[in-house]
Amino acid sequence: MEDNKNIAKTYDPSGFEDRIYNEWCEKGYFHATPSPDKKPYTIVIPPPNVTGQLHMGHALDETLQDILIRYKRMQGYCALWVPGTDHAGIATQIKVEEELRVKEGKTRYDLGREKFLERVWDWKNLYGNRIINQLKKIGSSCDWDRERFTMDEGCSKAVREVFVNLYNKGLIYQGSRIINWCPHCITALSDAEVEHAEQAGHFWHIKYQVKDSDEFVIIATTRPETLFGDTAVAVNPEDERYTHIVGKTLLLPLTDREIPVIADEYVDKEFGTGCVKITPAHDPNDFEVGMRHNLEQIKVMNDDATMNKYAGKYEGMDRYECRKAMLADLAEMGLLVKTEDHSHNVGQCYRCGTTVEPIISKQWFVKMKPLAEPAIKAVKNGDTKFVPERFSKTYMNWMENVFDWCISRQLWWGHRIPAFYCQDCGETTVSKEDIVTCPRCGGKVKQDEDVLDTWFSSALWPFSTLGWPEKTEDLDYFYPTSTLVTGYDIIFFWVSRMIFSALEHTGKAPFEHVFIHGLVRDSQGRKMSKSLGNGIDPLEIISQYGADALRFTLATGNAPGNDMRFYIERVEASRNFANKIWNASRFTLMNLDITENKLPENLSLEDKWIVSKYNSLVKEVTENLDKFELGIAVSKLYDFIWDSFCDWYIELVKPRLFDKGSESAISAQYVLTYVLSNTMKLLHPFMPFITEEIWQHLPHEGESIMISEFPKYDAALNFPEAEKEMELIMSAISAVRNRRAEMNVPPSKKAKLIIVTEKENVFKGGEVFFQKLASASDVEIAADRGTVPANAVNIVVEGAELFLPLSELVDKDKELERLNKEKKELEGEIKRVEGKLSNQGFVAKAPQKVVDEERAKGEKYREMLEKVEASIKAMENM
RNA sequence: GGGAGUUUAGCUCAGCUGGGAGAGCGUCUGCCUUACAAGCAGGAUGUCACAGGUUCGAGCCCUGUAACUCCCACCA
Repeated sequence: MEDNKNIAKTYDPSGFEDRIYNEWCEKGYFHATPSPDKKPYTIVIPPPNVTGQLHMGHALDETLQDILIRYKRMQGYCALWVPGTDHAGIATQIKVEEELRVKEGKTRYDLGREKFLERVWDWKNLYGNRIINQLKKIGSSCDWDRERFTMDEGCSKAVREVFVNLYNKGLIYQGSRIINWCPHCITALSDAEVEHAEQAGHFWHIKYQVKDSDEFVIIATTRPETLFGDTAVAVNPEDERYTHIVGKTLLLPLTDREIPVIADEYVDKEFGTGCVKITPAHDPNDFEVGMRHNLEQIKVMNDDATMNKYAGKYEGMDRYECRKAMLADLAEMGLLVKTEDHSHNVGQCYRCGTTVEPIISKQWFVKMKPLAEPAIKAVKNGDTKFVPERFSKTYMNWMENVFDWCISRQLWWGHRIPAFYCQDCGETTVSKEDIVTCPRCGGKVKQDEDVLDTWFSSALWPFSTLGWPEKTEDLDYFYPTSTLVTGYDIIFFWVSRMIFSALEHTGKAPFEHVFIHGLVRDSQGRKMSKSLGNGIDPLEIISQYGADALRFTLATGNAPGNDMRFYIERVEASRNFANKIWNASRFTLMNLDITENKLPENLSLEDKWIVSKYNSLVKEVTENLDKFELGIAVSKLYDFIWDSFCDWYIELVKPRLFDKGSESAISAQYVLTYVLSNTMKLLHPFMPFITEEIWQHLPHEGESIMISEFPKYDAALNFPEAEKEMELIMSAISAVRNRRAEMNVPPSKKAKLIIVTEKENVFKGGEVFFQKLASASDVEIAADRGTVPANAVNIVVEGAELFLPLSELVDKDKELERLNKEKKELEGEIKRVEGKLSNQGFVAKAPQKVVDEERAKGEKYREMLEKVEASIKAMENM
């Protein structure tokens, strides 16, 4: 280490953050080795997608995790933070396809599956590494030796194991059902991957003629183009308007098909015309109705949402083009009777925003009911606890109403579905290992072309990363994990699926706590997004202000689960705080002759005060970290460091320190060192770099602050009397400063200060502070007012009366005005206290402590009032 | 149609199990005081959304109202 006393004048994080991070890495502090005499504390990272780079939301997520991990590590836990990235099926594939299109004008089909996947792996290597480096910049203390990827060998093995197990239990099945289809991504989507948005649309009323009759029924639809897939019109069986036509046949317009009128409870008599066209292949409800009535399912669109042959002359048109054209035709034929405005919810692909098409399709599904049940129980009985608690409601709500999960995707990037179809006998074989021949007939097999939903593999993350399905030492020691830190936006996607997967495959809930945070928004409260261009790059902030400032900003002023606004002024404030710490440390180091870090034998009043305050801080920080109240913990640290330590303690001990070589100077150095270095430990989880840098310069034991012991509350360091006394002195000093400011006494002007008090000991102890901090050149402690000059300015504080003989500055009328104002205020206070105390209910029912406090206050105010009244009298007699 | 959240100083937000309203930024005044002007000292600013209720006592608990936000939901 360089010369201890010579650290830079201004905080410059770029000078040491990278160096320190590399040292930690090289020393292997991030690596966790299972140890029987330590308790494990495990976090698995929510793996960022390898689609691009980290945004502010990641920065928040990683910061919170790192705070917890560092805290637990310092507390002596075997703390493991498993890092990794997610292959992010659709998202990544879209990116690579986009790049391919822009750079080479090709599609994935031009390359073919194999070549295309090579490109995606190149992409993954490039961006995966970039993300890892960004994580490091933030200071994340992940165990890099255990870095994982959702498509690496181990995870792939886990995926296969799970798929086969679930299939064998009948919990994975293949079926033709209505799924959400994205015509742009050309793949099925799960319900969770569809976002609903209110859209202005229309309600078209179309006439269907009753066969062999002049009668018509009018159906109302928002999707006229699905008409070609209609296989019935349904009415409510109770609807008397239509009873007579149930069972009759209708002529389906624009086609030569005939469809029946059926009666089904599903139809709401009050809504629309009470007649519903039934299109089993394009609507989930109609699908159900179709099943009940044994209706044909006619799919009228291709995978890209163009119309197929069933649309007759409209074949080949896009669905919306077709809609326009057919409506025009219907209008011409007089079959379009009404067009109403109608706004309704439309599903959109969460990746590309394209309106999804509900469509019947053969896909793989996970049967959810049997899996959801234990997952509900695990949260109900507290095996997994959400923080804040309210999010368990969100979770329950979803879990209790969950539908089967569509897990197949018509993509290339992902885990290939391990199902093999025999070309000869048609047998489907699901297998952990790849097979080439049919186990039944020996014929040639072909693997399913589709891949699994990304979330299928992320659902296994807490245990697949620890070695499952192998029975590894890691799995045994670190699993179940301790805390999952993530945003509320992926509770359904991810958290819930990890919970039921873990319970099913490991028999244990995957984590004890789910610590939920909110979204990082821009300064106007909008979501940060590419399209708005309002995103702020965390790396940009780090290079400008340092990782510590960014982390501090993200950890401060935010309650769990709430969104936060991010703006640069907050980062500046954090940087200023870092600078404050830097300079307080610089000051301490400049005045240091000692080489040991311990408390001195004899503590002065202010020493006891700061040590006692520090001790309470330890308690508060620890308690709040244990409650996941990171924002509160860090603000306590801020207040202590800035207000107590810098603004008061350092100022108070300056006279001692400047008395070079004295015993008092040395003991002050010990206290400064002790309090500062331990405070750095408390702050280390939040601001790892600056705290390490400072701790290294201060006298210390051990190699690094990050593996030092987190401070513990120590009852022996509690000095309540000293705190009380210091508070009297501090408020007296503030009062003097205040009076001087009001009277416009130049700061350079020293004055005499006479303190009249019965508590001579207290104020005598603070005499030197009064001299220095209250700009007094001479302080006299007196037992009575005998020595006070007639026209001195008087200040009444608790326990004393202070006089400033600044006769030349005194304006008698003004002074009287001020004194009368004070008198009035005190009378008000006394009235309030007496009101309370004369209330029988209060005295009888309030806790004794509260009542005593009120009594004490009353006494204090009465005492002060007496003094103020005396001063008024004295002033008037002048 | 369900569910959740928010409403506190000009702005952004804290306020733990009910016991005299807080921070940062901004603003005003005075200071380049030998750690820090990214600073120091001092000041101003609040019917804690509204209305009831419980309580000796409510920003906090209960009921209702309003505004905003978000999530979930198969009304064609």
